Order: sequence, then structure tokens, then C-alpha cells
Amino acid sequence: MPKNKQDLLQGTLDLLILRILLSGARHGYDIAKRIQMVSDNVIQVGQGSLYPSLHRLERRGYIKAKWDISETGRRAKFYLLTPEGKTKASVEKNRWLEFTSAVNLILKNG
Amino acid sequence: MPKNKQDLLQGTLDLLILRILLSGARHGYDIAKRIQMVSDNVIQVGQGSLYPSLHRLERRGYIKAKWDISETGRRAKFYLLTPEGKTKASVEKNRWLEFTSAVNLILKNG
DNA sequence: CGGCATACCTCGAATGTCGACATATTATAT
DNA sequence: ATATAATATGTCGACATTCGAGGTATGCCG
Repeated sequence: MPKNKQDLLQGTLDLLILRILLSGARHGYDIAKRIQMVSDNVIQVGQGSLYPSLHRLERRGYIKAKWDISETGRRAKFYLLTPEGKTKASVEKNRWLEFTSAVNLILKNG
Repeated sequence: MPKNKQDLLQGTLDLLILRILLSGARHGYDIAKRIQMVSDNVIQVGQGSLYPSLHRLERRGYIKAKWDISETGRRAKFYLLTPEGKTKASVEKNRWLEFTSAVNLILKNG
């Protein structure tokens, strides 16, 4: 059970990043801000979670990085999904839905 | 991201146990079987996760144990919720719902 | 008697999250 | 001019949790 409000990613951060990248390439800082915005500030990804997750996904071949210039004119590492990453985004979404349905069953019929 | 099918409790095991115990006292082995049954075999709790979780919850004052005789006539440790445990079961359910709603927003509008 | 289900438990490996820290550039405010 | 905030990347060690594997013991059924 997570202790504080932030400690609730619970292994879903990689999934969140993959889903965010489905709509196009983004750099790390932007991904974190988008997660926060789309989730209505419920989910806040710290940098100590974000960058390890990105490197993990890259190491496993689900995303690829290339340096470019951000909207604000700075250098930034843009990540995009590989074909394997697109598949993974779909598979993990289904796993998430199956798992949360199962948990919800227990919440109701515990 | 969880590697294998079992590796998906992701910090929700304590919540599941608290919710199961809302319907009355149960012993560990029984809790695990009930989680598996109610979740339609999607969630399977290994003993290496189950017992540490129970001891954790007891140490934190959310459940209390007493030895008794199980349905099959054997000695077993029955756990029941403390008042704090009941509160916790409710609070953590709300946290879970808020969190999964946020994740689902990202899955849809990523 | 042997195997399976019941019922408890511990241990170490692996993984992931977190806050804190470090670095550099640019924009804005004083 | 100078400080400070936002942008942007990254590492590090502490901490918690999950997992499989292993251990113990009892009782039932064939």
C-alpha cells in the first residue's frame, strides 16, 4: 500500500508513457507534464521515476530517442514508439483493463 | 511494467485483503482462495506475497489475528478488521478509484 | 503408505518508486 | 545587472513490495 500521495504509480508508469506516445513523439519533460494535465493533476511523475522509465523502455526496444529542438527552442530528447512499442501499448492496456476489472470485482463482492 | 502474469498486484494486495475482510473474519489461506475465486482466476496471490502482507497489516494495526479452528477442522489464524482497518479499507478504495480513473483518462486521451 | 490439499511461515533476488541532488540553458522579474 | 523560476536532462541511495523457492506440519483419500 502506497504511503504518500505520489507513491501510486504502482507499475503503470511504463504503460502511461507508451499511451502518451501513441499520439506522437514527445520529450521527457513534456510527457511528465502531459500525464499530469490529462490526469487532472491526480498523477504527478517525478523526474526520479520518469527518466529511469524512459531508459527502461528504450533499453527494451519499445521506444527510440532522437535529439531535437523543443517548442521552447531548447535541445530535448524526443521519444517515439517502435513497432514493438505500439504492440506493447496495446497489450499492456488490455492487461491493465483485465487487472483493474478483477480488482473492482473484489471491491464490490469482497 | 510487470513481467509475468502473476506480477501484477502492484501495491493493491493490502487493499484487496482489507476489502475481503469487510465481509467477516477469514484465515490467510482462505483469503487467497477467495481473491482468486472472486476475481475469476485473474488474480492469484502466492504465499510469499500473502503472509508478508498480512503481517504488515497487523503490524500497522489494521487487522488483528486470533487462532481458531477452520472449516476443515484445522488450526488457523483468523484475521479481522480493526476500526482503523475499516477506515483504511474505505480510504484506500477511494484512492484506488481516483487513481484508476486518472489512468483511464490517459489511456483514452493519451 | 504415498500423494495431495490445507495451513502456516521465511528468505533472497529482482524490480520500481521516490526524494534529493547535480547540471545547463533561457526567460522573466527585480 | 542579478536573482529566480521554468525548461530539460540525468544519477543516486533508501525503501517497499512481489515473487518463487524452500521449509514445517496435519489430515484425508486411495
